[in-house]
Amino acid sequence: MSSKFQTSITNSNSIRMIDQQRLRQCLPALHKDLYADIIANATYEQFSSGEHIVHQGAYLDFLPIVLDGVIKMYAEEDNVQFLLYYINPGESCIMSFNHLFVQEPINFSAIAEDQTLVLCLPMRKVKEWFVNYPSFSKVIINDYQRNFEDLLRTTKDIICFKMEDRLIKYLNKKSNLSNSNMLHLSHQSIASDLGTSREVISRITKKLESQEFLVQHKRHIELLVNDNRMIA
Amino acid sequence: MSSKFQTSITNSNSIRMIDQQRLRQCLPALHKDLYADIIANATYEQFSSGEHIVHQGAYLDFLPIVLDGVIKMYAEEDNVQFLLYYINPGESCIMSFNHLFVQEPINFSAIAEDQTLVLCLPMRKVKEWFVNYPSFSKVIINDYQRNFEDLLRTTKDIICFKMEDRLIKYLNKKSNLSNSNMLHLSHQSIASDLGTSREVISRITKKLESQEFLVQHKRHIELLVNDNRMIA
DNA sequence: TTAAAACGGTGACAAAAATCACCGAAAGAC
DNA sequence: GTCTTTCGGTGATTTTTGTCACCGTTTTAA
Repeated sequence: MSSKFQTSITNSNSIRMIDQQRLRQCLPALHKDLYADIIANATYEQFSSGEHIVHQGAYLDFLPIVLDGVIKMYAEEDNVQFLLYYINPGESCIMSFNHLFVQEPINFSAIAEDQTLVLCLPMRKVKEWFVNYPSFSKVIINDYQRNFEDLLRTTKDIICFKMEDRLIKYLNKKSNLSNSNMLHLSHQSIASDLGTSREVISRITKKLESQEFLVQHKRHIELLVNDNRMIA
Repeated sequence: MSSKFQTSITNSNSIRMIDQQRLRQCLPALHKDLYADIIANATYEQFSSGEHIVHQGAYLDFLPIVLDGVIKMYAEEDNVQFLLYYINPGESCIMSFNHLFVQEPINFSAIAEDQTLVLCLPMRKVKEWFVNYPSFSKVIINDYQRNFEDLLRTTKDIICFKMEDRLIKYLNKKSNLSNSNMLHLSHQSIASDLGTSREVISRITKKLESQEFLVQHKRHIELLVNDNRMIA
């Protein structure tokens, strides 16, 4: 992952102040001294929709925090890849934090779901802040908890529900994420997120269409019912 | 969960010293002042093999750390329950730590796999130590990381491998845990750990027996090959 | 010792999912 | 425009898993 720009460090003061405002919005609970320190040490990365952020097997030396947009975390195994969970603004990618103390290749991948702005905190500093600022370590722990519960939720879904129910849930979640019931998704990408094959998705969407749960248009899916059969 | 005994607090000094030794063995990386503080504030709980420790939906106000034995963590959903991962000596149950800042019912259950001794740290103190002792927060973070990766591993296995492979892996892991290739497991308990039904396990074990991967005796299973087809 | 519960074996069948093999339509590249 | 790629539809088949039904054995509890 290359540093694309570091405007916040080299730019005019006004830009910096805007950044600090945004930072405070995204991470409101930090100690007041910490914001300036973060801005002085962090870099920014902008990713366009669909762009890869990190790949399984890579080594990380920074902690990413989403400022704007959404990051999709997914795992790969045996040529099958599947969605784990999303990272929203104000949340850090905790699986990277994992590697603060132990330098190991990561066992997941990340992709920008939308246009996404990421704050990258250098590990050296993260270590320092984690020890010196309880407000910072609380944020980290919070993110750990959230990620953990998301992953647990995903695991439960996979083991307990059949593909049809998982698809419904998936579509509803996508709809909530984008705040729209018009979803620009290909059957292939859905299949990949759910760890199955395109044919399976095509068949189920057809069935759901006949049940008037959704309508399939040219290159997108329109949800008709947003909470029906939505489990949790 | 009721307090069964608190010997370390009320007992003679010698017992206390033994406990401190054991504590140092299990958690070697803590700040030296912390051991006495922990012993002064913790309670102990002894669980016999198979005994329930906590149940999904309960509220916790302590952080359990395994001193001896093994705790099995599992999830329940729709009458299906399945194994998430194990907690070994020196490790804390991080999903409980989750509830330090947010008081919510837990969404998992725990059971003593063997005779198990658990150190229970009161949440009030955990909060304090977490802020004041970086060595303590490092342990917490480490446990988070380990649990997270275990869960991720479990998730990947469920989505990528069919039951036969998961069973082989499960048996191998059990064998490693108990340091024996004689496994005292009923088909029912295996089925429950893997989130499937007994018949499925019976069928697969029969198949594996014909492949000379294992031999089934009266109430236990003997593994013949310990690393064959063992994935990761 | 007797009754009840747990255990495991197995056939038959149903449901769910994966896989293969096509096909035409639409979108994007050039 | 034309060519190529992606997309989606669909039948046929197999594999995998889940479910039901029933039975005899072993273990446990009363």
